[in-house]
Amino acid sequence: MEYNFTDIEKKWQAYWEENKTFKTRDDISNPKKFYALDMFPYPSGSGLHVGHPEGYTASDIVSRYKRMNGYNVLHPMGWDAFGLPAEQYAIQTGTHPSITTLKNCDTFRRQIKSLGLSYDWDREINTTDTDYYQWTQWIFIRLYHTWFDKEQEKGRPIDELPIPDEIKARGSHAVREYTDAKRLAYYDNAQVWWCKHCKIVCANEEVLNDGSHEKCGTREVERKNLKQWMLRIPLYAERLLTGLDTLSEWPESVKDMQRNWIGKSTGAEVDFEVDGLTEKLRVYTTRPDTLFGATYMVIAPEHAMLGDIVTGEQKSHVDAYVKAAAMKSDLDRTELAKEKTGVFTGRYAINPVNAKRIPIWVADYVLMGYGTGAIMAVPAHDTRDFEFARQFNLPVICILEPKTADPEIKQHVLNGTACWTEDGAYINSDGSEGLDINGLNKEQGIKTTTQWLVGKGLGKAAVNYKLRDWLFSRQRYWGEPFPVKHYEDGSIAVVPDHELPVTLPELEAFKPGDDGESPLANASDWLYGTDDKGKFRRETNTMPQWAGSCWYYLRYIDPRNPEAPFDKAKENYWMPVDLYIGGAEHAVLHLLYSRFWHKVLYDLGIVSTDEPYKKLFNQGMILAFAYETETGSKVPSDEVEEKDGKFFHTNTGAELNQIVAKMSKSLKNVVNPDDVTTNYGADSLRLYEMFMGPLDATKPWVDTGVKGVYNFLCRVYRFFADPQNIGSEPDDAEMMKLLHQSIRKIGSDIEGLKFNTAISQLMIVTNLAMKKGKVQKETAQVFTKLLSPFAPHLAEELWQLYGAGTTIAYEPWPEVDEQYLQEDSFEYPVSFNGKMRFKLPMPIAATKEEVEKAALTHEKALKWIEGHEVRKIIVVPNKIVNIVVA
RNA sequence: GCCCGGAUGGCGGAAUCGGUAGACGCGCUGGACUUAAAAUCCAGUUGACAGUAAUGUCAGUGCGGGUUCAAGUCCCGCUCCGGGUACCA
Repeated sequence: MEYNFTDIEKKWQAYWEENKTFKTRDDISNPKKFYALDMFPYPSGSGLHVGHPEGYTASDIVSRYKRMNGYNVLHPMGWDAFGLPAEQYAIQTGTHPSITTLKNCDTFRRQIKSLGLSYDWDREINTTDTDYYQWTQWIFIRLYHTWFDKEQEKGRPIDELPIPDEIKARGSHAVREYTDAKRLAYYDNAQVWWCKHCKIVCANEEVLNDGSHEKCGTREVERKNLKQWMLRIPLYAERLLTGLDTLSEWPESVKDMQRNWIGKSTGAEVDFEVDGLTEKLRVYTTRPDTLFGATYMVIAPEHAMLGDIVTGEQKSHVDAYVKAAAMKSDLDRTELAKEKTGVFTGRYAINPVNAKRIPIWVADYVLMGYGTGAIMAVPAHDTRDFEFARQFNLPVICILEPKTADPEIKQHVLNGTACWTEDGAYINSDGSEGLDINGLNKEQGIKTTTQWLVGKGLGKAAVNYKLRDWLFSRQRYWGEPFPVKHYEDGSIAVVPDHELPVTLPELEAFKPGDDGESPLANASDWLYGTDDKGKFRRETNTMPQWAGSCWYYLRYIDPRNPEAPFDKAKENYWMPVDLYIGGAEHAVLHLLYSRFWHKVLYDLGIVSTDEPYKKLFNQGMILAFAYETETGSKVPSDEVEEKDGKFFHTNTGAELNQIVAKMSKSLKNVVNPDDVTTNYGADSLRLYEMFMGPLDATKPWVDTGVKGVYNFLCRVYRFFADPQNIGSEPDDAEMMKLLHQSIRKIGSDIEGLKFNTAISQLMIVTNLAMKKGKVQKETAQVFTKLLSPFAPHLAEELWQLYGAGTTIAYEPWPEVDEQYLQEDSFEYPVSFNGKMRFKLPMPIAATKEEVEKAALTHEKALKWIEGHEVRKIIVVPNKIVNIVVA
């Protein structure tokens, strides 16, 4: 009766494949549908790591559970296969990325199939397939042909864009310029991050805080100006923000991160007169209430008005400063954050609330890309301005008496020697121009001042977002080509739908050009052509890896459709995704980009839901134990030995500390799922990954833990596969009660993605069954069903032993029979002053008074009552008794 | 700095609403089986103290306060760890 997992797992994987057990039918007549989606992987050369099966197993368990509950389940898998590593490999070895990709996908597919996941493999997709990416291009064309109507708060076809008469009057060129400026996708010069090492433009988010490139790790990243495709995602900022409020089944943390990323702020734009100029200087501030405390102004080095503002005697200083700032990357600017820099421009602005002259400075702590690129500085109530004022000895005027109990802090703030950004009551806040907010609090002050500014025509309420235009092109070969032609007259056109796909040409040289152009520039046959508009050159940029993953969940719905990205009726049936599981590293970018595309498609009537993912869940990272010396240097795991629970270096004998760290080759603590499958089986791997702890927790891999669940499966097999243990005698009340409790608990645990406790419940059932020595067949069958989402191979095997001729995958989930759960008595824990002292069995229907009396007269109660006064007795029916004694 | 999340036995972790802290698993200890070992099965396992023992007492969920009949759970103030973000006015 040995548990031969190798044979069992092979047998059932072959069965599922041959019988297409998990093929999904588009059975639109079944209103119960469930779309369970995993974040599809990038098939890297190193194969699957143990982090992948974690999320996949979780969604698989839910999928299997839903099938058994009568749901039509869509559970697909595919490959996010465009990307840098395959191209790097091609540059090094000459192997075409498509070959590498194919090979890696084969490895991933083999590994994933060996885990017994219930995917419908007929729906497998690959972002690098022409059949797939032609629809990525198709969506890009839709973005290009869409503008955002701010009044209706939605994207609309570009041919519905109203053109103002004065633009029309200026001719077709002006109309074209006007239109292009409204498109969601546009082509323009952009300052971009350029990695000299990879010869690639990187997105902002690919450049890490320390100035290194996320992909290659080098610090050879610099600024460069290049023609780029950009997407106007900020137009959807408000929709993306308010949409989050509707996503009640998303983790709050992810929503918070997206909110921070979008970075909405409300405030006011205020126009300042500039001494000696007619043009006004407009600033954005969230604190118009602090105008009385504005002691200077700052404009960004790139500000358009700087040339007019700077005066003769300051020109050389300012020019030098601007030049130096231009040389600096954003990174250098932030690296020097501690030391603020800036130069006086020589000119003054007039504060609109009190007509005071205040100096205008130029400093790079003000960014051109946000707000108006100019600020009014209120050092008393803004920490950055305070630092700057200290640096350059500018006046600090406190205009808000802090609401604090600390007299020392208060005095510092009033003296201008400390900064206060919280609430308080205004002082010194009345001026020659008629505004007086003295005594008000912050909220009232902001409101009153804004109203005053609006009334005087000096300003208006304004909203800003941190979210910037999305740089949407890469100078790379292995990505989706843009469906774009550049004509000799400099005009641009997207290709008509019937010319799709624009296929990626075969290439032999993959090296990017030094000047930043993509290797596609070498594909001369592909590059040039002529159509009815004349000679053209194709766009050589390709799309970033985000593109394919922005909409893949839609293609799974109808993956082989040659006519459209998907069939509308099918989309209407399957969307939204009911459960989306993946890593927290995609909390912002992938999910925000994908939501953005989805909203555009929704506005255009292409999809039926405003949001794509109903429930989102981030599985936690799986870490591993690692070892370090006293001084903190890491020791590879194969140089560590354990003695009596302590760890020692095999070479030096020094005692080491066990820590938890990311798996890495250098630490030699990488766990390969293939090894686990070979040694313990896929069911053990699945079970262990789910048993380790809560799905969303970061947790370390413990080898002996795998053995633990493996032992459990051995016990299950030894007991439940042995006909001697399976009888026809009815089981006793204890067994039946536990069984039905377990049906309830495991069901609700699966719904709540709490697989660790569900598995422990399966263990409890097994333990009791073994203790009883024998169970009736019906009980064994129920147990097998409960086990089947978690360890499907073993469950199928048992199911067959019990005489079924078919798969367990669509057997109905067992129902809870309340009759077995009913209790006639409850064992009260009796506490004295909150400490449990003894147990008191009472009938379930006993009244409070009866319980109270029984508790007080219990022989064990005497000991606690004697010599004390009983002050109070709390009886919570069928829960607890607490007796308070003095 | 700011925004999130976390801290429970030797270890991974349980504990819907505030109501018996430590489920389940690992490890360890003892026992059965065995010539022996492995495997398996059974029992014990938060710590301290007392007792031959069943058992009992006290302490106990990162630290310090508080609310409550009752706090791992709620409130206030910290410490440490993890994630995100960083001159966004």
